[in-house]
Amino acid sequence: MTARARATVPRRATVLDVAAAAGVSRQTVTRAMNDMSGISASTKVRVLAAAKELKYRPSRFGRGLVLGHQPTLGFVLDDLTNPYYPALAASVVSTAADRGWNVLISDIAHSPQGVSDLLVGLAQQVDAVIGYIRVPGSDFDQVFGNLPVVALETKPEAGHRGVIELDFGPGLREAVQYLHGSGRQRIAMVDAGPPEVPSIRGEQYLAAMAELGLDPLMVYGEQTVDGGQEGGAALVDAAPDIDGIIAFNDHMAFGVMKALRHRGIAVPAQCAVIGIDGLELGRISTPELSSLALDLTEVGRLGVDLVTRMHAGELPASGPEVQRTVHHTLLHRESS
Amino acid sequence: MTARARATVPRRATVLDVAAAAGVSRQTVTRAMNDMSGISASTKVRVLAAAKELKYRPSRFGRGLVLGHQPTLGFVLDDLTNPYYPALAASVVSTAADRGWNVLISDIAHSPQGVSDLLVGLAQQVDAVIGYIRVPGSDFDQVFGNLPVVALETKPEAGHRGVIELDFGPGLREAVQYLHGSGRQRIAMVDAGPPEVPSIRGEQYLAAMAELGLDPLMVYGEQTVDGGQEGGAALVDAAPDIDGIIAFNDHMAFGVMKALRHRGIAVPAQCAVIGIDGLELGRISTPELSSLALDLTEVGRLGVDLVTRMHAGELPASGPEVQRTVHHTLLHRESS
DNA sequence: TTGAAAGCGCTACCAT
DNA sequence: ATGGTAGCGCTTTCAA
Repeated sequence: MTARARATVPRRATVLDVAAAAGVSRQTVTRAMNDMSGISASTKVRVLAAAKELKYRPSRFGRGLVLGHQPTLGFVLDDLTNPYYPALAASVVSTAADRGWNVLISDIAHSPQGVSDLLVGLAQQVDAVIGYIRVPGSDFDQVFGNLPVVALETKPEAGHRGVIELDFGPGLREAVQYLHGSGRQRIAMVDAGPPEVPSIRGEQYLAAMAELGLDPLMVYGEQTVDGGQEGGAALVDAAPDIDGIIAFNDHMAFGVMKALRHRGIAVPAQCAVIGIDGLELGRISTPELSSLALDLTEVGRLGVDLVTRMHAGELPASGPEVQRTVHHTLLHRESS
Repeated sequence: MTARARATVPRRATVLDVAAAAGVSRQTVTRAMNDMSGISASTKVRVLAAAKELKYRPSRFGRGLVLGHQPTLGFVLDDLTNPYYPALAASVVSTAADRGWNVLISDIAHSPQGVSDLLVGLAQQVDAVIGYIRVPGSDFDQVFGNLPVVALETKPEAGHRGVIELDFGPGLREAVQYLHGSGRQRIAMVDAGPPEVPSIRGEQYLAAMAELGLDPLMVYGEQTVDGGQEGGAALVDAAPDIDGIIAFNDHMAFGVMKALRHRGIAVPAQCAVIGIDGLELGRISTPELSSLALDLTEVGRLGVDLVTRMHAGELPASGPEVQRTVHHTLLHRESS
């Protein structure tokens, strides 16, 4: 647990307090609060008034204990502010709602405590967890107890339970092949992440280029529009004959297009640009952004289905039965 | 309650089951599960094994009942897919986390059940509610019981409890005055919402124009990029001398800029464009979008502060003490 | 190191 | 129409 102050809930009124105040028994209070039959209109009014007076709010724990509960799914994401995640969240939420589940979203970037504390706290509030969980498999028991967990990840890690592997290989290959097939000769990538080593997307780009016997060209940038813009500019400087650029994600691709525009290079006539993620957002720019799209609706549905059935005991807590792989598909819009 | 199937939780193992399986008492199970002292390593291992075997997951209700709980805030928004909401959610989540609260996000657009059912369900899961609540004040007791509620709304409604009023007046006035002051003569707006009647933003635009003695010009569009594009095109058709356009929101403003580009009208040289919302996203386009910005960080902080203190009893459940007003400020980027 | 009993706040059941 | 009792699953005394 974190040392962070948990809000101290002031001594709350309980059924008994209301009952005493209204001069009735606890059951009568229950009846009034829950619109049940077997209570006269007049006492109901009296009870409700007492409840309001005391600011009585039924404890959802006492209630959940006896009523059984609507299960809650924890969804862990990196940053709500990156449109990729809300797009996925929308699918997770709607699929979960269809199955009678609630969703509690945990935003790592905007949570003050450490990731580990965050997850431990989350695990205590929910019945299952799905999302971008980057915790060593060996720590799973410690953090999640016996909860069903589905991790969305680019590289399957040992010890994880449910897994949806986001395989960038086929998509990157398709993108490179498409660019090359449509006559592009100098195909580069703006990668993100620590500059020392290519990201997984970067690796796949490199592999695809090697397959075609093409010379790779890669620069690194911050994972922002500005980062993409700088990367794009660097690329043009390094190779003035550049005619195809793949960006780490859609945001960076927007930056790349900006850089090209500033240099007077026409997209896609002189240079094609392809993003990764396939967000709706890509339609905002002129030209509209082509992108390696993940079917986020499908990913959300798949993940919720998996974790939900793990919870129900229909699927094991781990193993090949709860591992899936998804990949990208090239979304042709205007920039390529 | 909705008729929607709630997930049936299969008879779950309890402490007693684990205790029986491991041949120990319930307290020993508790000790093992919670890493407490007073238990030998060997029995701990045995208990943990039994727990895993039975897929035992402690009930968060039983646990919450005795332990006291981390309070949870319900945040109601229209559509996660509209970047405005995640931007606000980020602030709500981080402020709430600072105060030791969890946040449960309810996305109206992606929830299959009706709004009313959604809110009733939410109210049973949380300790306070904040967000875009469009429920008649008279229904509040019915829906929310005695929960603290803070509604974000453009027009204060009678019977609401806490309120943060989003006042578009000052912002729209500032925008119109700025455009006029910088020599624009023909200032129009692309509004959204039902075409029969101006939206609140539309009304404020009209009022600001009237103040300056300017002729208003308003068209309606869907609340999307395409809607904005159609609106922009319609505006150019209606008034070829148009030199200033305000859009209902940033998304529509992007559409407007697209339309202008297609018509060969330079932004901002020939025609200025101003959006509403002030999203980071506005930096994606070329030129970057000027916008009437709401300080979403501030709104989130304010709202959480209010509702949190209402919960603690430091602030009344309703009345002027829990009403605030915020307004927009003109964010000058490149399109104006 | 382990276990028995009590009680958190609520509603279901059965009595009155 | 109303009230008494039991019990949901858990942890916290307290006793052995």
